[in-house]
Amino acid sequence: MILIDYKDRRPIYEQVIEKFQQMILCGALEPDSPMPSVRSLAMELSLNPNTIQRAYQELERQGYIYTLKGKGSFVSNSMKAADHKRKEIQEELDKCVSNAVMAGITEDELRDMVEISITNVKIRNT
Amino acid sequence: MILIDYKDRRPIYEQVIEKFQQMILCGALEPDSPMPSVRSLAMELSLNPNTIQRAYQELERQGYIYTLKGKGSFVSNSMKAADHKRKEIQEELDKCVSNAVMAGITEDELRDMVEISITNVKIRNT
Amino acid sequence: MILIDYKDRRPIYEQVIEKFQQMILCGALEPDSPMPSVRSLAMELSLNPNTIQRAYQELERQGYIYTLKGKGSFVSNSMKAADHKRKEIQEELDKCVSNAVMAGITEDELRDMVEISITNVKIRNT
Amino acid sequence: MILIDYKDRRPIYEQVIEKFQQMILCGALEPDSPMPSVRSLAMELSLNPNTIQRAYQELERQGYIYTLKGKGSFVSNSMKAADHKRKEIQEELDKCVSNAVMAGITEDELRDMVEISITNVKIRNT
DNA sequence: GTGGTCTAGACCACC
DNA sequence: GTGGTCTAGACCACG
Repeated sequence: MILIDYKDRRPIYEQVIEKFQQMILCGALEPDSPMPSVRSLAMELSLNPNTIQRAYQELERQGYIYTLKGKGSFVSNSMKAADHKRKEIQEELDKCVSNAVMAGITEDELRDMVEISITNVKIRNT
Repeated sequence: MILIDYKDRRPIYEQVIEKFQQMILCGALEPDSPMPSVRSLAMELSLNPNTIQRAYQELERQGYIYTLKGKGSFVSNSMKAADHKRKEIQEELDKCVSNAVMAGITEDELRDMVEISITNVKIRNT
Repeated sequence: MILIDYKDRRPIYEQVIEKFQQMILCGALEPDSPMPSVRSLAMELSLNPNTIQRAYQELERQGYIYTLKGKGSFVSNSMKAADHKRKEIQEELDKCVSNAVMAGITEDELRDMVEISITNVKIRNT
Repeated sequence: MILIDYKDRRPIYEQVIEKFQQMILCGALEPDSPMPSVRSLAMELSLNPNTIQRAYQELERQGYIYTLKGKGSFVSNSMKAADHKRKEIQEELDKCVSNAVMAGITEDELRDMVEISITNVKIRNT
């Protein structure tokens, strides 16, 4: 279900967050369906429960899930999640573009590079 | 000349690296012109010389500068620097695009977002 | 396990790098087995942790080890390590041969000298 | 006559030494012919006289040149020079071979690599 | 516990 | 003066 890449330089809890963001946004996890419990998921992934806990906290803060005390965490159906991701990606793009411009790359070159990226990703997903 | 953002989560030496990459790539620093000495820059930025040293070492490894023992460091004129940055930015873009696709954003939406970023950057630089 | 030669003109961290390269390449350290922690090795060799840290960083960059944040460093099993060393030695050899030729040593004399070296090393390892 | 490679990581005085060793060993400089004066050579190469002085001292210690007080330095004709270089190269080779063996490279592989080096050098000198 | 970063201050080789 | 290395000791994020 979730694969942790230990060689990834990012902290593990961020990877967990990202995986759930993707699953929620693409509809693999339906709104109001229960998230796996912190302890069971920790067991399944051989991770420290603290790590999962931290990921869930952040997911809640970002609006992807909501928590009912004593019942567990559930997938949120609000638009908040999609909005959050969109903003996040726009910010990433802004940084990229900003870096590119400061490196002397022209707008058109940049657009070409974006097309290359799109192609790269398509190929990788084949 | 260079401003350190202590709130930035990235290490200081990376910020120093990035600033010099930009200055070198955009032509603000001419090829073969001397870089500030490790000690003087450390003093100017109120940083430890080791931190500057580390940044310079990485800049040399990436081909942005070269070092003459006992004389100082100098801006490299090789194409290596531009190549390096271009690859770096392409990788960043790949990640962005990949994230966007996995978040269910379509290609055309993505292209729109890129245009927004380009506009944002233009405005910010006005 | 590792002996530092303080009379060696090379920096200590390079000596540490070389020792581990040898141990990894000759199979004394198995893939995915844990490297000693930065602190413990520093203690054992009476060195500053920073020095070990630097050596490990370089070993990771060269593909000999990989690092899991908060868990430690581990021996890499990739071919990258062997490739890296092979290239390094070929470069060394090129320099030797180049020097020899420029010193007026003929090809056949050189081959004899190589045989002498091989014998020397064999004897020393007896 | 002599070209200094400022991007070479070795100290400049070593480069000067090496160049003179080559010129003396290959006969470009005849025995008992005068070496350029420290000051004139320093001027010619835009180097600090200290650097040249240091190189000459070392060349004398190694038997490549001899110095007559008040007269200057002269190329030595003794076999000492050739012997010195031969020993130097043999030591370099020993190190190479030792490294190779410790990296798990077999004798025959090593011989192949030597042949590659010889070919490389031949090509480079074409 | 781990590795990663940083500071303060020292010594060295080189020019 | 320069860069390169090293020590001592601190703080941080991560698991």
